[in-house]
Amino acid sequence: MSVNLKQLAEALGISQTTVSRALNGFPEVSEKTRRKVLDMAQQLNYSPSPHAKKLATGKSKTIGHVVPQSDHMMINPLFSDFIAGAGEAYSRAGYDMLMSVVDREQEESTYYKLIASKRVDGMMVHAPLVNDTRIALLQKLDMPFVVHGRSADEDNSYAWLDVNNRRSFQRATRFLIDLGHRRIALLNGLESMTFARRRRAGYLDALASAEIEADPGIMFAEEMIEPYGYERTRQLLAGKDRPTAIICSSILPAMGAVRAIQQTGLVPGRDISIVTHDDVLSFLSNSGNIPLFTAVRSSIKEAGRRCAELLIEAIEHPGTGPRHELWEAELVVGNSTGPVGA
Amino acid sequence: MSVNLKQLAEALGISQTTVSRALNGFPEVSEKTRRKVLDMAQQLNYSPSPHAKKLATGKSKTIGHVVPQSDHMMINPLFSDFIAGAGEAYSRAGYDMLMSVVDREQEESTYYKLIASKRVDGMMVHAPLVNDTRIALLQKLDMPFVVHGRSADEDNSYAWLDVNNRRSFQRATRFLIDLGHRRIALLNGLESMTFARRRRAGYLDALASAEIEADPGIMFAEEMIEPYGYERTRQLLAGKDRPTAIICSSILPAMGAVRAIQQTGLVPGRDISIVTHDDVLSFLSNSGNIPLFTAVRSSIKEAGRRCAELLIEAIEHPGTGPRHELWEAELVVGNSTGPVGA
DNA sequence: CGCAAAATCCAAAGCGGTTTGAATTTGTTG
DNA sequence: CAACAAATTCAAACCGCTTTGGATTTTGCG
Repeated sequence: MSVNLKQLAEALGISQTTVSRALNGFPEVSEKTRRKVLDMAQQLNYSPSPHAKKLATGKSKTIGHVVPQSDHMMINPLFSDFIAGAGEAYSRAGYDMLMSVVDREQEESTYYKLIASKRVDGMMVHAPLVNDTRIALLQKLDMPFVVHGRSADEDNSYAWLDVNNRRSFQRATRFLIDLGHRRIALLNGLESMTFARRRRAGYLDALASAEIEADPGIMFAEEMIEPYGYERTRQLLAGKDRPTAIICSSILPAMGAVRAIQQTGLVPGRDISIVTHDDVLSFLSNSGNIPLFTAVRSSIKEAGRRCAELLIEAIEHPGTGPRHELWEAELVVGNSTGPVGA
Repeated sequence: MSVNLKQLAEALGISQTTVSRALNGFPEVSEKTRRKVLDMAQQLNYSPSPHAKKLATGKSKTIGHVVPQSDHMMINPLFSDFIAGAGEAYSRAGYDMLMSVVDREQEESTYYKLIASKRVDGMMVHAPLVNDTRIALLQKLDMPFVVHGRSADEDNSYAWLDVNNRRSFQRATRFLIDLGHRRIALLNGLESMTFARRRRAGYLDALASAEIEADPGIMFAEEMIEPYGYERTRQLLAGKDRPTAIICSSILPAMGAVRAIQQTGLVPGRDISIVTHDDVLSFLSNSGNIPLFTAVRSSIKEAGRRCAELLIEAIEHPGTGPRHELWEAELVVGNSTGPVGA
């Protein structure tokens, strides 16, 4: 059904060396020979054994993703979209994606093993923490990697792609302030994640520049799931001095917030405004002519694709220093916001 | 930092053969020798090269998942939970997960290539179609695989794990009928998927046994995303002879339905009942003492874990015919249902 | 035509394991 | 204690590809 290199060489009456070189585009083989080799390879349905190739070259043409099990489920919905984007880029470039689901405690040792055993040529790092040990490890092991997000602001010693979370939350908050809101609640993600810290900073920036004092009583930082939005919003609505607007870190809690608001008989966008960050999750789609939510929007799938491209670039052309991309989120106005007290 | 087999053997003054056998638990090596080998291996931090091993054995200790890009986004949110479950089982058993994201058209050729190149020892098949060519291909190539779902009812020639979708929708519908509902809409998933067909059959079973005539005008089959639930519910509410209950194929359209209902000023569970299938998606969590939705519930993450176990079993102990598991979904009563006209 | 340089091509040695078939040790018996 | 079987161990071949260093052919040019 299928032949190996040796058989191909024999069929051609040529050495394996030359055949191998012809197939891999080396210059020291004549065009005539190359044509013959290519034709015969096609005819005999030759395809090289990846295992043998990996063993011989030490390259694996594989990218590793390690995703932590259990806590931080919050990654999941984002995760599938990111994977879809990255996976497509990998396929296009002829790379495989190796995914490892492990407990948090085994996370680092998994990185180590994947690299030591040469199973991967590069790693994708998700959701960096404030002081992320994975990054240090990867740098020490000299393994190409790209971080989706950033760890510390100042550190440009590695490749990353991030959304300008500070700016986008600053703009979102500013937008609400411009509509007259002055009491704005924050439903942030877990602040061990760097992006969540930046979002809070952006929120505080906007408040400060409008000379509004931040109230820790209406600022939360939890996992970005639907019930979080629901519970906290109920709580906010029940309290005295209720906020007139809420800014959410993800569309999931935003949906929870809407649920709570509607349950109270209020109307989102009229009685209370909501702005959310929107990762453009393919299964929740906040689009249409007038989208449900006013949002700062940046596609996580696109981010996945671009991260993959950057990583492959880094693998295949090392030496060109680490690349960085800071994306600006787009502010789209939907039905969930309106002037205060309208 | 790390040694290979040859160096290990030299350090021990023993042949590679014996070392290899000692490490792999062959019986023809004395316990004394084995101990020495194991100790030295530990000491020298030996770990075998997976590439070399794969080349020599032809086994890859890798499971392939191919996920189609673009259409059927509906797979995504389920997908991440399934992966989490399966991935954990793989890790535990020492298997790698290889994920390939490709266009629908390249799906089959991807299966073929993964198998021909021996990159995988087994494949996981998602979302079987009514007449699924992947199954035929895998059988022809004699590759172990497990299907999450089933294709045709009668066909037990391959391993699968499925939820008894027919029964669960029959029960869900019956539950509504028992509450007095007689006009029940169906928001099904795409009926090219076999599970969706079975759900419809269950729905029709229940209607028939209550002598209610099915109305195609209130039965839909689309991708299970939030906006689908919203749009169709709006449409249903706007029409004449509006249904008193809706049964949904996923919690996403169910959320859309709630949104539409609340927007009309109605109250879910009082004015209109909703039952949904609940895959127990980790980021949407329909739990709590009294869950939001009345649902037939079956964890997709657990399914992923179990599918992985079945697959590994099939790989490591071939010959024992294909296994099948048919899971019964659990009916949990939440706040989204009530007697008709209450 | 002669000869160095350039262009091709090749045999063989890895890469790091597993496994076959034979050799060596050890153990058991008569 | 010799003789033979069982238990261990080993040298070498093999998995399928890349790559080094050298051999062979072609080409260019005086």
